[in-house]
Amino acid sequence: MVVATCSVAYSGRLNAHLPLATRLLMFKEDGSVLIHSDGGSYKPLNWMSPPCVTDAIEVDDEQREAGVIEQWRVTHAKTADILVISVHDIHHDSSHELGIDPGLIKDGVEADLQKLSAAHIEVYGDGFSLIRREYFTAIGPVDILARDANGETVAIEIKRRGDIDGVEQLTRYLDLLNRDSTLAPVHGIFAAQEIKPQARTLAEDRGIRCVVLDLDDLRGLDTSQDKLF
Amino acid sequence: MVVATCSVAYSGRLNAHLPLATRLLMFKEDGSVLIHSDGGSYKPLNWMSPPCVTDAIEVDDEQREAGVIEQWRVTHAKTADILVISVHDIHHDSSHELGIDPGLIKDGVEADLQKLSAAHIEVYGDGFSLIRREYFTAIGPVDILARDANGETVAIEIKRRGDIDGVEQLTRYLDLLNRDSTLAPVHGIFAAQEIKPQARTLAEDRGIRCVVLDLDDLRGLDTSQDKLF
DNA sequence: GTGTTAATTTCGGCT
DNA sequence: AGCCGAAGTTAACAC
Repeated sequence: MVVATCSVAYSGRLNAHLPLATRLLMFKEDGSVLIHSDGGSYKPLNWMSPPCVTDAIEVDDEQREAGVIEQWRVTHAKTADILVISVHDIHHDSSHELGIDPGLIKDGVEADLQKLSAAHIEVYGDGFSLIRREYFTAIGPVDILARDANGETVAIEIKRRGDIDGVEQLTRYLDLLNRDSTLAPVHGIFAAQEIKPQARTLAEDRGIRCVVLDLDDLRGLDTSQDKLF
Repeated sequence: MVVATCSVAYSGRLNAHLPLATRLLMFKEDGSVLIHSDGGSYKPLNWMSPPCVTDAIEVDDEQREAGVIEQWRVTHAKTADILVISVHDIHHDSSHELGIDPGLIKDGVEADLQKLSAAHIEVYGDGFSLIRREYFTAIGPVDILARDANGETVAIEIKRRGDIDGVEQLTRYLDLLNRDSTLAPVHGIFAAQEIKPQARTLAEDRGIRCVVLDLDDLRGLDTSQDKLF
């Protein structure tokens, strides 16, 4: 963990350069390096992903006159990526043993939306029944396949954020499924926590119904059901 | 900048939890917080984006018995996102003034691919000539519009990574352009540094030719041309 | 400000 | 190991 005034050059999938300024350099146990400024977001200004190694390289006279006191080269072990840090001043330098991390536990992503709404298939309409989740086709799995009140098939595509991409994906599934005479006619439902206006317009143009899912509501249904049993 | 043994809970767009372990906490000038482990990539295990504020909250008896000596709550200023850090032990605590950062200068992204390949339009085929870059349509700009050896129009979509999305995008452009009788028939070329097999299949199914671009080759053409003049 | 697209995307799951 | 899709994506840029 080093705080230093430095400039940085990167060459790899692209070339990039950071002018002289004071920054925080993080050297992780796995060899990776992160160069952070005091703002922006969680993304570093520049970095090197593991596996990689850092070594000190000779500072030539010209650079020494320019104020460079040390120069570190970080090279990626597999690709040709190179990161060179030219250090002008070191303000802080400390090292800490962190140990392995147990990792992050998540809850509430697309998979949860799919499970919850499959368990409460009636949110898509009265009389709906589940055929199956992850119905596999030649071009990928349909999130949910259901039967509506009239006994007709409905393909449901679930997204956290409903974008045009999702509508295109569902359209491809519908094209394919409607060629299967045992399923046709297959209707489409585009479900998401949030649906972009443009995606909604495209979907409705294609006769696809849009449903906005509310995670809390779905969980609420779970709770009320729990109380019944 | 704090190194501490802590556990973290996040509630916002999803819920997430980090079990007790030693980690590096970065508190940036803009209020944002990053929680890093000693591995992984540049992405923190957990974080809070600006604008947000950190304040200390009361540690109740139960938590104190569990070993919590301090508890920090980071709340987002606009959304309802909350991050709670329960600190069990502080190993390091220091603060550094970094000042503003001049920012990163990049070179070699999609825009460069577009410029370079427009300058060497012959990479798309013998007898090709450039009509224009960024040809604007009602649904967005076509990366390159060119004329082939037969004098027919060609729309070229350029990506760094050629994915299905890009093929869909080019398809929409072609649909539109082919309705223009002064341009039709318009052919399509999907160009990228790397083309995914699925994208290639879809493109070729739709009569779109795929071209793999090599940035070094394109630069090489530049160099050899420089030598000629 | 809103929407669209790129990203040195990263990350996880599955084949 | 490679391919595909999601992400608390984030970030830049156009309208």
